Amino acid sequence: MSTAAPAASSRDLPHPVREDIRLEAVLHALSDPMRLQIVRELAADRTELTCSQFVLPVTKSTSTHHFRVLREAGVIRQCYRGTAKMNGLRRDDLDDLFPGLLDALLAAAARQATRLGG
Amino acid sequence: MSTAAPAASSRDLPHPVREDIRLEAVLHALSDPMRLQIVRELAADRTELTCSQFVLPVTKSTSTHHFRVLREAGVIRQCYRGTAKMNGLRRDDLDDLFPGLLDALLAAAARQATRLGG
DNA sequence: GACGTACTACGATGCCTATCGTACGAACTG
DNA sequence: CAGTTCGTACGATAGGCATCGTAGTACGTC
Repeated sequence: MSTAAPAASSRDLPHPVREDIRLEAVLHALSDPMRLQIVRELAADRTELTCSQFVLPVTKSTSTHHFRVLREAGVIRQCYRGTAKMNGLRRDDLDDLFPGLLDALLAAAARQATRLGG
Repeated sequence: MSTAAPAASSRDLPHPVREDIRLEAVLHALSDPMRLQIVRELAADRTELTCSQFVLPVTKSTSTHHFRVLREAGVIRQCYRGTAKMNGLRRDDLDDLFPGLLDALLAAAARQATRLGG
């Protein structure tokens, strides 16, 4: 915390608090290939990424939609920095609520990608 | 008729082979509260259960639908035994494809149930 | 064969959602 | 301020899906 009026931007986005994150919502969010891919890239980079850094085979409108689904499910955290919108995994909250789940999911996704991709 | 029947029953149901089980499909199947509950009960019992042993707040038609979704995603295995339809978790296949995932999911579901229910 | 049980198939319905296109807003750079 | 970049809002569309009710099939039993 201590982000005392971070001045980064005026606009801020609604996130569920940790206690309101529901497992079903998380699973639903990750059941879409596009969103699973987003989360995999976020986890791989371990840093915040802007929306435009993702190359997705959909229009910007659809992209916005997917990022919002992930945010409202509590999977990612979003905030503005200038014109860019930064995206970060809510690793701390997810690990606290569901220990080991995120890692198992990422490992499963990686395994499947390896198996199918080569 | 005559086709070397496996004795258990003549009718058999289409299941995806292990290699065709997709993570997204599994997550989608488990993102429904009703289906997550079914899987939790199956995991708790560690034995095969008939469809009618589950008490779900939906009609039988809807129940059939949910069991089929789970089967087609590769989460459960179904077979007939007389008039009853037996349901079993595909633990072996899931553990082989996605090590640790099923346990992490069940643990997460149990944790959430404890947190919300008690 | 007649009956009861267990589950299915099919059609209907209403909601959710992934996708797009266009028009707009917010911030940075001249 | 003008222009550019980045992302949003809104409406439309098409498909998916959770639910139900009714009618039907497969199996065991009498």
